[in-house]
Amino acid sequence: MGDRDDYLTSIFEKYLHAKKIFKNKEVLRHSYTPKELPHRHEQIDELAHILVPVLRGETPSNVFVYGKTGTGKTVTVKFVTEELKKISEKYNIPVEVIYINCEIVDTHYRVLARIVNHFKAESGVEVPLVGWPTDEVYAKLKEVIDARERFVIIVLDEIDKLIKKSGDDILYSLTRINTELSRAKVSIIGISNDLKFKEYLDARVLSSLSEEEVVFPPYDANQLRDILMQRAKEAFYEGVLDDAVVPLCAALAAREHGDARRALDLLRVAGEIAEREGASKVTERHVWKAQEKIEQDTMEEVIKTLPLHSKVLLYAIVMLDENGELPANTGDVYSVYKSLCDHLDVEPLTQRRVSDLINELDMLGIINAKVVSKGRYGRTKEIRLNVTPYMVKNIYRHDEQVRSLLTLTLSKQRRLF
DNA sequence: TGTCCACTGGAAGGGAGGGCTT
DNA sequence: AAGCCCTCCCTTCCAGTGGACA
Repeated sequence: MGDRDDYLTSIFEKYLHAKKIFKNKEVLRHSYTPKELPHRHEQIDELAHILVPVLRGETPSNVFVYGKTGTGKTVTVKFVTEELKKISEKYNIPVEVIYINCEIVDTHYRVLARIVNHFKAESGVEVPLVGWPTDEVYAKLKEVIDARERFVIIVLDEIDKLIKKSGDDILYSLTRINTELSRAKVSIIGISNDLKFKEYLDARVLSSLSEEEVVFPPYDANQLRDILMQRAKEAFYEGVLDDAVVPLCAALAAREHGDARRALDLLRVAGEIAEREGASKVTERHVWKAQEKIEQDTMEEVIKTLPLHSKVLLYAIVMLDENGELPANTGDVYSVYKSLCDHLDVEPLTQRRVSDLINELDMLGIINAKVVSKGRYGRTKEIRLNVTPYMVKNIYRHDEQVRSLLTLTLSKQRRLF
């Protein structure tokens, strides 16, 4: 018994006595709203300026907020609306803020239902997840909102997702709702990271939604550094962060279109790696490791969710790579692909289609495909693998659909043809 | 200089699946 | 339930092409 106990004690003690790195990891999560938002004063001011009519009892304009991912749109809007709620209480003006993430709540019906249910405590009305006719939910919504005098601010985050999926009629009804209400006033804040989606909108909806626009430019490396510094102070114990760590995270994230989310991820993962190693300090080396891990994780996720034929195609390239036959051209890859399909008992796609799939894999960064002319020997793509065969195989090992490919070798496949 | 390879990538259209209306 | 439209994935067809080679 003693041996086992010793063992258990030691594995836990190793962690118990390891120096603690994180004081409060929550601070580094995307969902965390800090008390201060560095380098967003301008946007905060603009939003405050747009919303201030509320305090004078006037309806504020609708706002359209856009900027790339990780530029602080959501966090800033949440921050400003929260401040507005606080201050309006002081002035005794009732304000309701309803935040809806349209990536999750992604249909006309669900958005309306969500708004109605926001008031269920006071109205006693609850709309079920499915079942009611949409126009009935809309009627209920008007009734519930209009129950008393107040301002209702509806924040539609990732609004482009909603429009792409369900069209813009919901915006049409929401932007016109004020004409049908007698007591309450509604304003909409739409948040999007895709500027192009405005093209899909009906002109009337667009003009009404973007009465005001607030733009969030990407952060540069210096700004990211400030953001990280502020969070790092709360997230880590004093002295655990090497001086170079924050600037490096900032620089790496700045390279990726100034994404603060990425910067925070880097810092958090670097900390986690250091913690697991039992290191007493987070160093530059941990950041590089974190960068690698994040990149690998996203790549694995991409490969995991590839459609079947792309997976088979990728495996054809992996096999060629292991046989030292890369770069290969489209024809070579296609014939291996066909034999793999045969093995899986799947109808192969045409070469034309596979050519497009090759381009898709290239765009995803899984492979490199370059069009080259080999003169007398035609024009084709030169295809190279951009990930390790080991990684692909590891993923496929847990994939029912393609697992059986792992047992194959190129020479055996070739003999079959 | 022209030929010709091994494709590329555009165009058109088929058909399955989903959502909406009737 | 039926009809319709739209989108996505795919096939078929084909004109076009950069450059090694005769």
